[in-house]
Amino acid sequence: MPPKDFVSALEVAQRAGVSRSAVSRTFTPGASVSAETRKKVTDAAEALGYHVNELARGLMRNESGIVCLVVSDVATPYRSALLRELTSKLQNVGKVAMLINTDRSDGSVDRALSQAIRYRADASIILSGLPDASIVRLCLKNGQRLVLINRDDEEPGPLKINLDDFEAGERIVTAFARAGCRSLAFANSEAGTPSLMGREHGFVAAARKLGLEVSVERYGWTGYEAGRVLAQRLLTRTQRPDAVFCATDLLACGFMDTARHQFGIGVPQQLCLAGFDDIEQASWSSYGLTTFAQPVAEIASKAVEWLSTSEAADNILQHSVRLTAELIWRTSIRAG
Amino acid sequence: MPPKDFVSALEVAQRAGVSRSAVSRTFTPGASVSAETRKKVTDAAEALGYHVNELARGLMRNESGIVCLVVSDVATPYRSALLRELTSKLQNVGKVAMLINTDRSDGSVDRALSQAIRYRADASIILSGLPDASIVRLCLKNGQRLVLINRDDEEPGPLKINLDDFEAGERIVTAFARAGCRSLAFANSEAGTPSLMGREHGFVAAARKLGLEVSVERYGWTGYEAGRVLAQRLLTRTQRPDAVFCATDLLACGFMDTARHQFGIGVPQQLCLAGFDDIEQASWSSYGLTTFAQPVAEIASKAVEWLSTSEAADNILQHSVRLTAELIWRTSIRAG
DNA sequence: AACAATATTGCAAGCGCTTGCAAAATGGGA
DNA sequence: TCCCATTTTGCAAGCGCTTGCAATATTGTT
Repeated sequence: MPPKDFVSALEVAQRAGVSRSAVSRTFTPGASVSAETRKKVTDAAEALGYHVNELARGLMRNESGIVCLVVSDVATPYRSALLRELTSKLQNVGKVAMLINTDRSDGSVDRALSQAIRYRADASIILSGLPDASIVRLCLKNGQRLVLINRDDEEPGPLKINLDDFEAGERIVTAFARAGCRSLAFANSEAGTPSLMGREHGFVAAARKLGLEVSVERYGWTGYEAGRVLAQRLLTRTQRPDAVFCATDLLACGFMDTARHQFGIGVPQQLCLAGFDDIEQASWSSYGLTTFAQPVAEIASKAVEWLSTSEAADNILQHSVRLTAELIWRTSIRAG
Repeated sequence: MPPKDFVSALEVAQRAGVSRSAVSRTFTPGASVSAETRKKVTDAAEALGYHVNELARGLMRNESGIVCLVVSDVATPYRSALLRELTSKLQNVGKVAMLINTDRSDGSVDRALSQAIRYRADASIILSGLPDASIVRLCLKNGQRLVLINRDDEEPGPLKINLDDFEAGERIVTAFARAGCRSLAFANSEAGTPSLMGREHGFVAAARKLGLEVSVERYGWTGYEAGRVLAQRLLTRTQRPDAVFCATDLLACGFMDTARHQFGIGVPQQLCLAGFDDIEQASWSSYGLTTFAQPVAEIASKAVEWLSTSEAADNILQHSVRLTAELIWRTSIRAG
């Protein structure tokens, strides 16, 4: 491999005519160094092109500054938006993000976490999948913080950030009912994650309570293509629904496109549609999708805030936060 | 901070009744250890929950296994797709991605690279922005590989991966001409990056050569909103273009939506449109955008391939690769 | 059975850094 | 001017790992 030859603190010390400790202290916020020494050191460092070796520092301090982001489907609008917020906020508090892609086979979340341990990450944030309980314990035992976003695990220890999925499902039923819809459907993927199922359950429960007809259709992965297939299935039924709630915006886009372009169904005139996530495309004028906004910025804030809180305050802090998804009105549901 | 207490190789060694070196070698591929010792070690490691400390290993080996990805606008479809490919391919060769978000102020690319140096990254891949020449030299001097994607820098040393932007601009003119378009326009952002400008120049040059009318309009950042504004400007001209090439797909989507929904212009009947990137949305049936596909998978392959090649072969290898963007025909250009 | 060739092992040094401790320098009263 | 309280400084130990070297164990050959 490359012939790395980085300049070390020793070399800086020699050039500056001070001890290596002085160099170290100069680059340690809050350490005691006279202005004069500091100047000598920074000058020498500048001249030599010195950069603290965070590997060595992490080794000593037992704190690498690394936070692992465990994620699949990175290229998806919602995921990448969350990623943007997280990386940016992490950088603001002086941490750096290590991105682990779990698109591949099963058990990849566990592999990711073991990677996090090997790099002595200060924390891991899990956006996709669910780690095995044993590895969670291992992380926690090693003092590694864990946050689960929309994961809904029961294991105590990690910070769990969730949305009010069930309530969102309920709320949208009200909106559909107000628009005069009588026959509802929920278009879901087969992923079966708690957040998806929460939306479904809330939706179905509320519809039943109002005495509206309601059915559920599930297919594939949570993307545009699945939305097309689901539309295919739901819109060819003898009794076609007049309102469908799609588990995600991506699904909703596929659904809407198929309804309009393939079946010639007017949205929202003949069919009301709603989604979840509020991805950028939902606001594009081809869609104007009424949807629930995931508060990505707030999610990210909560996560990094928790990571940077001291161990002492840890017990006081609640380990579970529930945020509410705001309903964004656009034009895919008729006015009441 | 957390009371980390990871188990060390020493503890494993003691439990296994071998030397610490044996433990180290067990976890070093290709090292000499008998099957018997290896078993004792792995058992002990398993029982204790031992994980190699990559920080310490990186310190010794002078090779951290970290590759920095320097990127802005992570949440954009094209960028996140590239990210997906890169992270996944890096993991395949045993590297791990450190993601640095440069959305913020100026000079952030330089800050990112200095971060990369501090973590002794084996390499950095730059997807956005352009680093200062001095810091590039610093990276190279320290044996850190550098790859620039669509950056077009002149500095020797880094691997430069580029597309045939100019030729793409030319090719699309031919397509427009064949569709009977006579008055062309290029819708660009004000970013002015070489790849964007390449497309523009190729387009303008080819149009002139064919004696077609051609104009250029530039506005804002390379996103959906800019596309709307550009449409606003171009479509209210007294002599409205009948074909426009948008610098990116995101722009094109905004442009198309505005043309259709706000101006009631038929695409492709009254207006032919093309984009660049082939983001997922381009294939959605609301758009059916004819566009040039960035070979993201191939770009990622070339990048990580180069990173894992030996220093010796380095000189032989070319430091610049040019890939071609494939024209994907959909329905936003009339049939010839 | 004896020996050379090969494989495995442990020792110890060292990667670049931080930090407790004690010595040296500095400053402020009296 | 001298003494004590306060910074500032350097020393040296140690973080968890790898690896060259020499010693020991294993194997194959005749």
